[in-house]
Amino acid sequence: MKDRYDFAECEPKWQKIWEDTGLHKVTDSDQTREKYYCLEMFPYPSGNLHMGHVRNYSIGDVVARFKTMQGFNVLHPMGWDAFGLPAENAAIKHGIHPYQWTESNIENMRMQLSRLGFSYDWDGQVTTCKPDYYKWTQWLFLQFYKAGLAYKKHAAVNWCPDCVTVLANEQVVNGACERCSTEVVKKDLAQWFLKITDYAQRLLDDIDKLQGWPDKVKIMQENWIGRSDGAEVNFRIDGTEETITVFTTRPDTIYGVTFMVLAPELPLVEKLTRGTPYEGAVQDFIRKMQTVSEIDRTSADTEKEGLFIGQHVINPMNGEKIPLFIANYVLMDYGTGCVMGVPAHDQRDFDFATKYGLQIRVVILPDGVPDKYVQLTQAYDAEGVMVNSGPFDGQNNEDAMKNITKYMEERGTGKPTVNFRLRDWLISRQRYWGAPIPVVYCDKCGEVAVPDDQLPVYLPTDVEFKPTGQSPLAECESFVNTTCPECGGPAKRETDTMDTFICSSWYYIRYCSPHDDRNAFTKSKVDYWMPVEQYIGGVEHAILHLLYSRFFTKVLKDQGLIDFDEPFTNLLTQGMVLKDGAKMSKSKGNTVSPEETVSQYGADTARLFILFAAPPERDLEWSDAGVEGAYRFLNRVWRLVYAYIDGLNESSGEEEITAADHETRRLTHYTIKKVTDDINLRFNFNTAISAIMEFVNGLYQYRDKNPVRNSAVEAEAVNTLVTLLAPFTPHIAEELWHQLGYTESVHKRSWPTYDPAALVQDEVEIVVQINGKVRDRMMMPAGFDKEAMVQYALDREGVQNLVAGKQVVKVVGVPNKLVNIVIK
RNA sequence: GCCGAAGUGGCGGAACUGGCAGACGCAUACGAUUCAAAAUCGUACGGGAAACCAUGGGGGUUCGAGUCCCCCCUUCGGCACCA
Repeated sequence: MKDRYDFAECEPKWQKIWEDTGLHKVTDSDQTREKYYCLEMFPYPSGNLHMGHVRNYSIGDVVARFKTMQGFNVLHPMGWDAFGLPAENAAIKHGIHPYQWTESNIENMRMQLSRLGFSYDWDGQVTTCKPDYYKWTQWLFLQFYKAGLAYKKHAAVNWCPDCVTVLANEQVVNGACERCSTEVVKKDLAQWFLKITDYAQRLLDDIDKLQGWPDKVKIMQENWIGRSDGAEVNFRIDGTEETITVFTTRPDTIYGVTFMVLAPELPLVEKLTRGTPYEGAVQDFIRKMQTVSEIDRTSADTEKEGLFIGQHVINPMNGEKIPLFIANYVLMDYGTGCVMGVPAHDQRDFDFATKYGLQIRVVILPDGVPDKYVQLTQAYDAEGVMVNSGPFDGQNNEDAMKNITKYMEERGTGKPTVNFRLRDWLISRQRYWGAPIPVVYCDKCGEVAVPDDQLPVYLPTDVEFKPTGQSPLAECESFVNTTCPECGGPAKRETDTMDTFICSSWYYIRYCSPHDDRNAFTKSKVDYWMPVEQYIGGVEHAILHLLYSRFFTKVLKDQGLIDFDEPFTNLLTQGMVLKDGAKMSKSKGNTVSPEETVSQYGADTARLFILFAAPPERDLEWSDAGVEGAYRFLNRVWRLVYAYIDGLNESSGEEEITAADHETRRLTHYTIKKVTDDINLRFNFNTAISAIMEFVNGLYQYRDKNPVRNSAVEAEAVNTLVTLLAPFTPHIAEELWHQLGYTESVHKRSWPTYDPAALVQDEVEIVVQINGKVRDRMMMPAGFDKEAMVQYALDREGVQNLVAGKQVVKVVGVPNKLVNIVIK
């Protein structure tokens, strides 16, 4: 025997054999077979795999291999999220075309993935930057367009000066670009949006359907969508017939309104002040606001600042004249951009009113506190009884909220409204390396969708890469100038490309029929494979990718293209891989290269360590010593199996079943149960692996202490061990399986089932406690009668001594577990 | 500020329904093997001389609490002037 597992020889050997024999080929010819779609988030082809990928894909591979062995028809695909900025930046910096850069990165990463032995069917690989994919991305865009869910509008949008492009709301983190952390500025541009807000309510409601998602992610989505219930109220502008509508969640406080505030950027502000003495000051204020960064502007700590603009509005409830302000703390894009100021019951309004000496009028009092004694030092935002509120005085404010809204609705001055924090999804990007938006502009016909038979709108290859803030496409004459599909006249193409999150919002559907060149997907295949049973990826996509994908799915359902409305039944968000307590990153210099680890210890060792070191949802601390440990364990398995093979004809006796044989069989079946449950029920790969380790330790003891062993028991144990290891460490398991004399792949085996009868123990240890402290132990037949067990414990000599002279107050017996004697 | 998760040996972690806290692994020490080393195998390994004390801290429920309840602290993640 070889005394060491030669991974350098075995791993490539088996990878080749699996590839040649098509072990991981997906077939969907027999759709009566129960399917299991196991999906991991596809990577951006940066050029190198990092440990986060290894973790993500190792987890997925265990699930895929396990489900396959359990008899499911498993779809386990892989592909590339291949559009995006780094490729274009490389083009600018090194003069290499994004396509080439991306292609060679894909090639390298695919090789790295292959070396890890993941069970992908590479024939189904999907690459989003290829025309056979982005053609359908464009086609899907047009489905949105035709349904009125894609539109172009002029808006103040988030602009990242470093990436020289606009960003979606979801891509702005604390006022900075999600990619490069550069501070985001506002820019006025005409941009394409998808109407995700039309789906806000359904995206919110259907969170309830996501039983298999972590609560954390569901809560994050819920907060992001941010539904709030309230009312719209119309205030007439004094001296005109025009009204200003505000959104409020507290219509019960309307009698407490003493001022009104508009967001400075509202066009209405300019209109109201034009030609008035206030115009200059207002313009100055607006300009000043524009110089303040988004972060400072929206921070809760920023001091409130505002300006009276010379106009008043009329409170529709009591006809009062209310001064109109603009202020930094009112946001342009939430609600209507207007806020009714109720300083007594809103802290922000309170701060503002205090600073500018505005009236503070209490309209809600905590029960039993008379009006005249109230001296507010801060806003009162809790419940109470209405005062100073005309006909609503004396009502509980909760009731008044409904009654006032109803009253306004009857008089046409307001109505109940729901408002969402979610904004429409800005999908235009002023960059080259993305899917072109398939729209042309014709002088005669206006905005025209590119017809299906003219798709794809190819990305031209002969473009100049300069970070100008305009898409390189805009300077590519041959691309821009085209003919109008409607009238045949000269027309110009849209030069913005799509946000790459569009590409990744439907790739999981493309995987079901990756070669379909007539449709975005083959309906029958999607019907079979979707939805995804298990999705695995990092929690950083909790909002962006996962929300967008849910949105896409719902739109496709509404268009009658698919029959399900949630794409991912179960979601596992894996933790980060840390080194020295921090996330691995080049800038911190604490990275560990998967390539080096694989060269040094092999793929099986790398996978085993990463699965063993922590449960999947938690962060994982990298440890080189831990990797050594995993390597040692695999060699320990290797030697154990070889010792068995070498001794096959020597010391195995057939005749008797000894206690040790019996115990070994019990351990074998216990391990099957434990590993199966840990994978299936809880994804606790770490405890599954430790159970296998205990199994190995037990088998070593069995050998060491029993020169004569039952051959059937030993054979079952060894075969089981190798089979249980197969999903975790596929190469060594395959090698050992063949060394054991089998010719078919271990990965084609059925997952073992345990014999419940084998788990039954004849004798169990009973702990005897006195006042909850362990004082004695005794062996008893399993299932022994409770009363008899308690009596037996009380009769024990050691127990008698401890109890002597004390009063036994109570005795608790738990069959097969313990006896607790309470004494005084 | 609001929402969420987590705090267990020197370290990573285990304890599934309230029932022997620290499984499994790492590190460390000692021993065996060896001319020697590596590798391997074995033993020990929370603190304390002991009674006992120990799961972030303090209360509580219970015969019994890492696990359930209340209060507090710390760390990490998300949101953050959202009207």
